[in-house]
Amino acid sequence: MAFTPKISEKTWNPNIELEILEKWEKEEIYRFNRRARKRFSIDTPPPYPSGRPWHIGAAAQYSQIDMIARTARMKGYSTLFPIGIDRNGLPVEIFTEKRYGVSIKDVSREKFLELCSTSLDELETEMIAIMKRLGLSCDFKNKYRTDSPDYRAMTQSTFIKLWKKGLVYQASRPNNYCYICGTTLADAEVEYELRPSELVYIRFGLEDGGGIVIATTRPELLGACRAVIVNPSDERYTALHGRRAIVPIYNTRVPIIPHPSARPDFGTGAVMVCSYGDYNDVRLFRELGLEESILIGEDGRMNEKAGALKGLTIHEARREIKKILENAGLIVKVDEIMHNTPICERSKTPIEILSMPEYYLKQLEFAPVLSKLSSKIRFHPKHMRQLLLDWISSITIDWPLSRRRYYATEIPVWYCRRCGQPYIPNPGKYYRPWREPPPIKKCSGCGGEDFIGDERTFDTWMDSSISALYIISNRVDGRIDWSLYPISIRPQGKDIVRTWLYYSLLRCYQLTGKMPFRSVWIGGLGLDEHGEKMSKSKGNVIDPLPILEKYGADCFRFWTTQESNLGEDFRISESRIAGSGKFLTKLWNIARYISAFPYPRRATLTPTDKWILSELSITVEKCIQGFDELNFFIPSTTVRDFVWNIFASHYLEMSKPRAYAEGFSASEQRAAWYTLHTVLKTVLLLLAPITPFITDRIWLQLYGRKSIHLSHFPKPVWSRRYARYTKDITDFNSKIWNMKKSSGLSLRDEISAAIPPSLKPFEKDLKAMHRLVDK
RNA sequence: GGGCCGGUGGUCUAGCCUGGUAGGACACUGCCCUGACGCGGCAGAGGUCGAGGGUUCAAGUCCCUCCCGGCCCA
Repeated sequence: MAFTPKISEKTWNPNIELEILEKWEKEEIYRFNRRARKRFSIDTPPPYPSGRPWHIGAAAQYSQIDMIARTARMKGYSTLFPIGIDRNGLPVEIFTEKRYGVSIKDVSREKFLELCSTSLDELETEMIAIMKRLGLSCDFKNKYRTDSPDYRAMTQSTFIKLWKKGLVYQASRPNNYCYICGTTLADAEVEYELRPSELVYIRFGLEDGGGIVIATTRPELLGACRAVIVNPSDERYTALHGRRAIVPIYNTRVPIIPHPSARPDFGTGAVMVCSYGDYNDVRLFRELGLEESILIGEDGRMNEKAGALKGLTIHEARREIKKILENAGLIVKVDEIMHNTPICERSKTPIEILSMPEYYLKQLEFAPVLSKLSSKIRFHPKHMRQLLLDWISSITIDWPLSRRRYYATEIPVWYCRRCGQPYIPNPGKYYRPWREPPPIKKCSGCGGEDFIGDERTFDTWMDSSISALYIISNRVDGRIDWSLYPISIRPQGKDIVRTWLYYSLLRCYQLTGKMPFRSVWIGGLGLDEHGEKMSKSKGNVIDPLPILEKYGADCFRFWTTQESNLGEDFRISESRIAGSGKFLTKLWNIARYISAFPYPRRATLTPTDKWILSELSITVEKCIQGFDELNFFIPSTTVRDFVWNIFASHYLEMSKPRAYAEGFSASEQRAAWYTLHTVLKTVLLLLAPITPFITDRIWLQLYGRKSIHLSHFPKPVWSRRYARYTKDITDFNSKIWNMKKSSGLSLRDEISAAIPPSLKPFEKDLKAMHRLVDK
């Protein structure tokens, strides 16, 4: 009897993936059934198309998020797996200005928004193409955009609701300001970087004679100095407590106050307090009740209060004031130091602290309840919860919501021109106050009939923080399907725990009184092959598209699961991606071999069959545990090890003579066939969420008319009794292989060797496999 | 200064919770047409498990101190 494999190709060809993709799309196998009894929902991160190419680490992360969806389906859940694109925000404005060589200052707001939208469309198209090529099983047909009128209407509606609840207020208070971006920033948008700075020692006079030397990195703010502080325990200055110092150049008189935040070991131990050099200044102004004086304008230049420095940039002003002081002989010395500088996460410009009227959302009072409720959310992996808790406990100010930007959701507020009374419209529509008429005719306060719309926009996290509500709402009427709330899982990167995750919890809690997620899954960051963050400026970015074309999505997906444990950062290198693809070839060829044999419905198993099935049970159980934890590293490495190092190397070889019925009965042969197919079929099911293409291809050729992705996970139903033989079997096989090798025999040659008594049950297979002859 | 994560052969990583011969992958060396796979098979070389101390019959694993790297916060 000749056996020809049903699978003829010798290697897995990744181009077949394109065919398979079409088939999946046509058959709509991933459709979500709202009425299913078991439902699972995923708040997929809407990626931001900030430029080309899409980050390969993001592609890896979305592959894993897809595995979450596929895992849920294989556990029998109908799965809501939406996909959206986050399109609001500053980066596209910068991209557009560069790309079209325009500035928002010289084109109309309408025109500028249109150009931004066009840029986004292009970037989005490429991103979606990559997602599809990865085999993501999300609902592309219902793709959403955070800049669509219905999404923005929802953002505005939620704002209006919170306004009515009294959670929004307007206040003018010191805030992070980036004069390059021209906008106020939330704490979450500020980064810290160690930068070189000059610590300038300046001599101040004292009202009643004598002097004191203070050290500062911000000499240009001298004119805003309202106090000098010294540490109460610093004996050098005890005599000066309560006396007044004279600020040089500006000649203002300021008190010398003992305060614990002055560090005796920094500079001279005497610090000038000015509005505002850093957050400690803000705190001190509030605490000491000092009157602020802001010297820096919104354009990043010194204003008239800065006197001689007026009109200069901060940089120029710093140089200029040093010169002036120098000439006056007031500089004692200048130290070069490294200073941890707060910078804008987008423009990398040092943050200035200015006072401007902004809208705030109350968040400080929610910190305790958010911390408490966060402990009920299941985190994958567990330790990531701490990241969130740390952030919640470190928040010091309410959330400034308003931004002076353009491509974002408008703040839906109009003001009476006469008395300034604010008016908000009814929720439900998308409003653009900068170009639309107000929602009222007459001011109820002063009777004025002239109104002006707010020109500002929201922080973009206002939009993305309600994705959990948007994905379960009806696009037409905005009605939310509360039976799907909370969402089963929020998957995301660990870099946006303090933003997307935190803001989502805050906002959804404020709106619903409940946490929006049952669980949170945090993936690690994709770094370059040396372990450094990928960035365009470093030039170490890898374009995912050529990789996918060359190796295929399954190879890429399998690699992501092999590379690191859940939550760990992973390094990306093409050679390692290529290397992990070898497993697919191995799997393909195992399937090719097995495909030559029929799959009998039942069989009388031999000990060898029972042994591999014992190992299979163990493998299944380990994998299912890994899938339960949504840690794909576990099933991936477990299956790989089992398939390659046990099933292929040992069982396949042990059962070969039997599968070909050389010296074996028909029943024994059938048992081998049955076992080979059972193992392969089970392995395919375990790999299906990870490598959906190759598994579906083999499945359809051998086992089913319907896609493997409509099947469920296998159960470890086989007795594990025989697993205790594994070590003896593999050791024995290695021993014989070694003996043949060292005596120059081919593996096909006969050899005389005794089978250890412990392996008696496997004697017949082992003898045939190694061609053992009795001594 | 604080938090989290990590430090295991040249490279990447498992094992650490629940102590008991350090496992795998890539790269390297040698051999092999072996009934699916040379993108293969078999064999092999290569490790003071960051450092020091402690607990223990026994520590990569538990405890303490320190050092280094990454990320986040102040």
